[in-house]
Amino acid sequence: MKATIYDIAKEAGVSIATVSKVLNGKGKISAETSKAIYAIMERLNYQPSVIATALTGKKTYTLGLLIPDISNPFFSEVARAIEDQGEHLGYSVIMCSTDNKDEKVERYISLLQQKQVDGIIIATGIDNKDIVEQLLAKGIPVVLLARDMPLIAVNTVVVDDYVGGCLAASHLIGLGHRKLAVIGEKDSVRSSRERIRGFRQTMEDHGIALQEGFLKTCDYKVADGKKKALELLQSEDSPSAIFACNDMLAVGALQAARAVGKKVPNDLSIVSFDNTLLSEVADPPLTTLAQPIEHMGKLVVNMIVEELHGSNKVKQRTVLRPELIIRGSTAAMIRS
Amino acid sequence: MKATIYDIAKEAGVSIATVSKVLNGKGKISAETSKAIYAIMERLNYQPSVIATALTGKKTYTLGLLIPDISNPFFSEVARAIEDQGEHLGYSVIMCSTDNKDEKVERYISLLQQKQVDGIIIATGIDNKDIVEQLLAKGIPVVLLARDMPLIAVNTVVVDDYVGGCLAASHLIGLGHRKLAVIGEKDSVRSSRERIRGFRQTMEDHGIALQEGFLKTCDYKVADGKKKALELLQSEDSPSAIFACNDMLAVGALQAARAVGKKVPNDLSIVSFDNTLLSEVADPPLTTLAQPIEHMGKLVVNMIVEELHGSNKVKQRTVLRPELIIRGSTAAMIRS
DNA sequence: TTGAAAGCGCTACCAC
DNA sequence: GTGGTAGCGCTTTCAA
Repeated sequence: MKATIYDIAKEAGVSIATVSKVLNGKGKISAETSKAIYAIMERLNYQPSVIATALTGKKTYTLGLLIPDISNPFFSEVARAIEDQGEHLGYSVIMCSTDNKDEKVERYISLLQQKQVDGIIIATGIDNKDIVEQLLAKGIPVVLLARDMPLIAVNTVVVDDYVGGCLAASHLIGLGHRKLAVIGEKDSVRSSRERIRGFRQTMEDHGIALQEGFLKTCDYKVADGKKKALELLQSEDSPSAIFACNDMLAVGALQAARAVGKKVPNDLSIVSFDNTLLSEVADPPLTTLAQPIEHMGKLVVNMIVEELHGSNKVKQRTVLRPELIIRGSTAAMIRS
Repeated sequence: MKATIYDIAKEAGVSIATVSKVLNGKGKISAETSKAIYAIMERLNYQPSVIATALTGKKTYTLGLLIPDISNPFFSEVARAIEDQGEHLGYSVIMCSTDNKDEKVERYISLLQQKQVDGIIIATGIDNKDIVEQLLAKGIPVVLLARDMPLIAVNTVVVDDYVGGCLAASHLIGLGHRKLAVIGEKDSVRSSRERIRGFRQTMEDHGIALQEGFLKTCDYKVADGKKKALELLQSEDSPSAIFACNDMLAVGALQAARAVGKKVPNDLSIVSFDNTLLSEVADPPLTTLAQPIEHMGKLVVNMIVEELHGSNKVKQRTVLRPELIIRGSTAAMIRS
């Protein structure tokens, strides 16, 4: 069987209390005892049981990560960033793909509580704010990532979606485009809504109105984007540029353009959002608003860990600025 | 505080033993007591502590998943499949991205043991077989996924890489190609090696030799594939078809072709392996050997759970057949 | 059908 | 400096 603290104690001829102390660097222990105990632990290949430690009211060193779908590139990149920082600070992470279904969210949250995770990172859409509030009420550290609920006092890390939308519009307008269309996620997705709001506002600031019918919303997958882009491109009065609210939708738009024989970027410019692997891999590579994914991951686990340590009492909302990465999917409007 | 078994017992006027029994459906408990206790648990919103249960020598209902990198589409899709089946059977999964570094593998494995996970799914490259053998020796259920170590008695789920390579070659040869090149992962990656072996064998069966210099190996990323493909395409005697051992490499090859002005599939055919999101999203979409990812995920967690239950004593190695999905990256050789 | 009590491996408080 | 011991929340004999 695995060695326990008793085995170590017996072997060293001391009490388990002493072993526990050297293990945690607490109390006063003579250097010799300490050294001897370490040696024995090494020899017996002793590994303290996180389970037992946790039961004693301490931490499990485990975090829960709620995301819509780990197989979606944006979220798998986010997950990687979180995992890395978690590992760095000694935490492991349990992944929970919710498909944005409140029912799955609730199931997973209940599970995570039973497992006594030290904190929960929520990067999934949640319709029911009560879910988060209940967690908070129970004193379970929660951080929202890439989603926010301004009315709730909870730590949050988001990218400035509104500004992202503005930047997308500025870029396109700067290139001479006037007939701009938008493909976003359905209206319930706040981030998408904000991106669109920024986009539209900037258009208006330039005296351009977002045409009736040039705003399409749908689910977040490639196929959805393709379908909506097709609608846009097949109408007789079609846009010269499209702002797609994420990389998957943009790839869909790319496919649609190809399907109707339009060249990107010459016949059609596309601006995307996220800067996942997809935007590099697409042909042409996508001009996109980069979310600082790694930084977001770091921040979010730092926040949750600080909350665990009792520091950082005041709730904060960190807004990161997206950065426009210009690649090959946008070009100056050719005067006709 | 959270309700414990004591709270329930007190409230119901019974002992904790009784509560424990109804909780686990063990022993004989009168229907009434049982019903009453359920009611109270409901009312107090009682959730048994997995931690405490685990300490009593039971299971943690947690699995460890070792993969090279969760942000790699193939593995994020695998992870999703595993998560789903895990959830279905009541297990959560801790993700561990190892970057194929034995050092990280060891760190994670040690961590998983401290957390007393019920089993470990290994889908990452491991140079040191001892690591797996030690796990096995400790009686920790292990299943290998997409990697194998034939010499070790361990449950394994793999795709038939050799056959995949054969199918790729047959397809290309059937299209009239004779000058075939291969881009694979470095030789230490067994799956890639097997794919190449199958490919080469099939070529030879058709009386074609794999030309000197037409076999390139590298890391697994897009940039690596592009670089090697460029070398291939820029030599004066360049191949008419490339077999890339995974989707990322294939995308790299696609980029290289574009860079040198070759049209895929007319000037160059590309066959890929994996059938991840990338192969659908690429332009043209990739002809690829599909790994039955969902099925693999299901199988692998079923295997580990069966092992936990003590059934399934005999070790097995399940080999799944990859399926050729023909998309737009391959075309018949144009006679010149 | 139910309950008392002995652990599971570890921490923390209080003595010595 | 070191050790005794009471839990943490739950499972599991063994008795009643």
